[in-house]
Amino acid sequence: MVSTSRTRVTLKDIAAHAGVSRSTVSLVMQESELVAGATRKRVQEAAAALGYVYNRGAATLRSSRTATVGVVVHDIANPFFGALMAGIDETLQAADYIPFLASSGDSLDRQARFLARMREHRVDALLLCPAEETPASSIEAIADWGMPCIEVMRHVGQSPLGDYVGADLRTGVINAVRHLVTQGHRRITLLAGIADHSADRERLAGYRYAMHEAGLDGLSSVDRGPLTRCAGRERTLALLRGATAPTALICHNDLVALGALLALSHLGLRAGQDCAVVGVDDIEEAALAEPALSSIATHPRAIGRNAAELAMKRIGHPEGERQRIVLEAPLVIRASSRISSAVAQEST
Amino acid sequence: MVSTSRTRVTLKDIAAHAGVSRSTVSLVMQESELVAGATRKRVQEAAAALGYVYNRGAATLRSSRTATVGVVVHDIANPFFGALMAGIDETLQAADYIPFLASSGDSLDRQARFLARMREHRVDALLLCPAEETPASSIEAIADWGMPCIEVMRHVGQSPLGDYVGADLRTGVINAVRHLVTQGHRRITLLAGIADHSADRERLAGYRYAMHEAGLDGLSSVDRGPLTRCAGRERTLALLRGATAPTALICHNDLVALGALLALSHLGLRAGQDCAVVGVDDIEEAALAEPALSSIATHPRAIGRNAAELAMKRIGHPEGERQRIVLEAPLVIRASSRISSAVAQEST
DNA sequence: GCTCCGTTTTGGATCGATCCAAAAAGTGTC
DNA sequence: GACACTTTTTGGATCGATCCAAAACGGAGC
Repeated sequence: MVSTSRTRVTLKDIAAHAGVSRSTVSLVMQESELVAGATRKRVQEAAAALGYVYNRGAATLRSSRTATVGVVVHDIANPFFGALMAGIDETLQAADYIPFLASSGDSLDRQARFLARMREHRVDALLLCPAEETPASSIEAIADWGMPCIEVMRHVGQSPLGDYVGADLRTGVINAVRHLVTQGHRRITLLAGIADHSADRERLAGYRYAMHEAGLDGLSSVDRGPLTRCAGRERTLALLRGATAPTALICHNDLVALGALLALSHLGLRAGQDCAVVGVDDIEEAALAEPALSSIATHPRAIGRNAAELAMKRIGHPEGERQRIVLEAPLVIRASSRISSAVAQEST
Repeated sequence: MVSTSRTRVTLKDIAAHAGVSRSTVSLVMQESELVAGATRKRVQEAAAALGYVYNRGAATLRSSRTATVGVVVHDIANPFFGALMAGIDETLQAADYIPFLASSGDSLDRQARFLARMREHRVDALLLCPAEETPASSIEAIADWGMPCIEVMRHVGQSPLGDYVGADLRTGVINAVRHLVTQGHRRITLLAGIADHSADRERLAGYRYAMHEAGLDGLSSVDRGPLTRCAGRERTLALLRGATAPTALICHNDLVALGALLALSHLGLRAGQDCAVVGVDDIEEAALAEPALSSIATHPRAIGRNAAELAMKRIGHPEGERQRIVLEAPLVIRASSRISSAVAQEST
């Protein structure tokens, strides 16, 4: 039963109704162990009877915990970040936290505005996929504010300054190169992005390491360009028409790789047979592409979960040691990188 | 220059520094026209000098405006909702509002918990894609709380109770049927979802209307099942192996339609030539599928923008007349539904 | 110099919770 | 029944802004 009174119900009203003090009601609302069972029950019933709504704003003013976090991604329309966000949301819901969300569109200005707003709202932590070109000073400033910040997927600077959760793309790419070399490939091109950020550098480092390991330094070739599906198609067409066409492609992400598959089919070539293609992310679409796309699985949902869990931990222990969680990014081999695609078994 | 003092800067500190009263500083923070230009400038400089951070929690306590809204979607990992959210975010950023986000996973319980939290946080408005089976009473309850609520894409009950923004799927499906009939199809099957919600009913209504119009009532056939890509593939295989196989499919969304394309290619059939396929949503992938997929374009980003704009308007005029914004959902015809796919021009 | 009137500025009360030190109630012992 | 000790409960101060009615200011007109 809910009160129909127009004036708002406060702790004071509940206190009067239950015959206790405001302080006691407050303790009940905070689920404190201090208050006796019978009293707790009486207060809860009074709250329900009056249709009480907890006022988090008022609580925040005094206690400075908000049970909210801020999440910044580059583009929530990108399925990768959708999945990441789903993982974050999942963990936060379990912990009774609520996320503010902003898409930065990789714009420093929008990112800065959102961060300022988060500070005004006094979020308990930030989960940040830093926009390109974010200076280290921004991350330091956030730390100065006393606000825990978890960098996700990308980090600024050569190595993460504070907490970080990402995928081991370096090892992933190394495995991809080794796999391709085993299949007899030597001309392996990396289709990278234009921007120079940590996630990009990691792929590159893995690529160079593995090519060197295989004695293929001389054949290393990195193609830089935009990272959309269309761009993937165009870039692949250009590469294959070149004088020294590659026989295998490692693409920055699955969208680019799917574009590459389109290019191959356009040229009447068969992916896997005529030119191997490996993507990154292992989005849902990869397994269902024709032919099925090999991909380095980054498990965005798991990364989101881990990042949110780390945030919860950091809120509890602000001064604890910083953590760097790097999740495995296993290579999922499918038809697009197998010479004998007749053997259609999937390896993980 | 930023103060290094450990204690937080408040309006009182700024007032002292600028030689005015708290009230005046408050007015400056609210960008009020009342305060004289020179004073405003002095206050702003003082605020900057002291490194002031506006405390929205405190402001909310008194004024009950929060500059936040709550957004509920079913599954943020679904690219459709990602795009929707991107549209919402875009509009909100322009208006200096910030969204809380939750994925309900179509669970009434999770939805209810999130809504309760939003009430505690006193968001200024809600953008809600109601979970399946949401009772009308929930929407009414939100209205009772005095919280503006915009239903997005789906609405509870036979027609929207309050503000609503969606796509005109009924007309979209009618156009699809007419298009298919023009191409000579008669056995046109609708691949629908299992749940009975407004967006589903609209598709069905359009389908029945158009089939009747074409004198094909007797051939109407609605297949109900899950809405994933895999399910789309399996359902299509089952249909085509049936005694009276359809020659055209209208799929609940593009994921199902892409599954249908996989099924056709698996059977060695050519989409467009042997069996026409039309999807709904026109996601990015549709245009790049092989063959390119015809689709009813729902423009999620535009819907998101409109919904957020309506929310902003409703916050300003809570008692204004309720609006129902239904955006056009034009049929985009591509190769997957054209008999003569040689003529590869795209119509919008 | 004084009144009138529009523009600026102000102090005190207020929003609704939490914090804290101290009071009250309850338990067990001798 | 007094004592020490633990478990519960309490009132007042407090967080940092906004609201509002009233005061101060400043220029025009007489």
